[in-house]
Amino acid sequence: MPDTPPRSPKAELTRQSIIDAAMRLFRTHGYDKATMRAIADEAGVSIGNAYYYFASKEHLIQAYYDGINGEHAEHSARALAGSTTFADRLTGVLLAWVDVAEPYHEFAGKFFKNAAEPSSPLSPFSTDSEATRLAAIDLHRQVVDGSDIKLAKALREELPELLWLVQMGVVLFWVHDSSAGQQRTRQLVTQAVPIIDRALRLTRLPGVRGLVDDVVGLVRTIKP
Amino acid sequence: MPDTPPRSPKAELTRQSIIDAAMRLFRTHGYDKATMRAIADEAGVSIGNAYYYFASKEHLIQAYYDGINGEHAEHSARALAGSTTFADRLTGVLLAWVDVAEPYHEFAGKFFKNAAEPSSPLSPFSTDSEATRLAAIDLHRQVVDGSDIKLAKALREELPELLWLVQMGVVLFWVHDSSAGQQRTRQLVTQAVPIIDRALRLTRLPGVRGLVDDVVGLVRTIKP
DNA sequence: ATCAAGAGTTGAACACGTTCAAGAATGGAG
DNA sequence: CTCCATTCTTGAACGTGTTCAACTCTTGAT
Repeated sequence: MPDTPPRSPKAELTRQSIIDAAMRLFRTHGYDKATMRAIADEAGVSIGNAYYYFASKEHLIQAYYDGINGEHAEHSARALAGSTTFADRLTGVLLAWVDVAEPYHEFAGKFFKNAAEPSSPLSPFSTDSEATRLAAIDLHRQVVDGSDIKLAKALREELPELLWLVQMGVVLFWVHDSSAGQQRTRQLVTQAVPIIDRALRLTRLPGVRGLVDDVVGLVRTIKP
Repeated sequence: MPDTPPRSPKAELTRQSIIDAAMRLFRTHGYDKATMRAIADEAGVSIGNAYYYFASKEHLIQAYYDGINGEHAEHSARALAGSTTFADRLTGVLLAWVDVAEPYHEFAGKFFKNAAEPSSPLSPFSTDSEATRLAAIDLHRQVVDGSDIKLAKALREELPELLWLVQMGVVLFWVHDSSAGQQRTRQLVTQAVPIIDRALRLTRLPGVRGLVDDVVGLVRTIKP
């Protein structure tokens, strides 16, 4: 019964040791060498046992992904505690992601390859990653709620999800970014956020308000 | 030597028969049942022979997809001849893509899985697909140039590339769209285009002009 | 203490995409 | 025609993710 939470503490330990083994192998030998056999071996369990805990290799990678997300939330908390300015908060959260994800950039492409397939559980839009997605959106809700920005109610409600889409865009850019330390992605964030900030403040302008309503309407129509 | 053009006419025939066999199996039995063995069998050749003509299964699929851009350009020409209204032209081109791509939707995910990997030559951002990308951007340049829309020079110059990004977004949505006939994607296009149209016309507003300059600046900074 | 019921574990086996050394067909030069 | 370099063809073999019937261990009620 894969992907069921383990019943006993010992099983939970085994589960974690498989994730740890996978992380170790990914970092030391790269994605291609980290086969299910190698991972199981490194964790000291059988292949079949690895599949007892994870329905597929992608599900195992997702558990690994979740770790990054948790780390991101932690790093973000610091940035969110430091300022009530919307732009600062958003920049902090986005750059925190780049920081946290940096060690994994090398094989991020392989992850991304799998994540791009709609049927893949790794897809950020899949139901399998709903929990992760909702957590990430909630992080952006904190960005908005803890800031001093003034917005129309409807826009404020949809903004966290839109910011999550922005983050997905940053990730897309990041995956393709081969500059040292992903410097260009950091530049993108620091340049784009002030623009987003200004654009959001413009939404209160008389001529723009109707447009914003339409955008919100579109988002609501199109959402799953 | 895979993916080299065949030398003899007979070989070219074999190559085409493999593509035909693959498409027959994809359509009748679905992507998963269309194994390389089954395809080779259907085409009356050996597995190794199939790999003589196509470096991988994905490359075989790519051969099927390769015609899409040309077909899209043809279908778009009709839409572009029909109107000088910017919104109509953009809608026409985007819907033409959905129309042309519809037969391929079923296994589009598998294709985009490859295209998503940054190192893959199939990636829309790779230098290998630069010609294809530039052609697609040029199509959007026609959308802009042939329309009656009035825009600042800098924005007008960057707009085709931005519209291409919009199209990539539509494609991303389309890949994940499981509605009948990709109806939701069509709805997205018809709803989003008027919003884009309005937003572009707002760029001439005094308070918005500086923001647009910054966006153009960002795009130019971040472009490869 | 017993013992079913279920949790946890095993590795051989399967089908897949892909590779490769070897052979067969082809066609132009002599 | 003969030769040989090149194109084309073959299928066994490899490593992969995944499955599954059979097994051992753990738990808790009796």
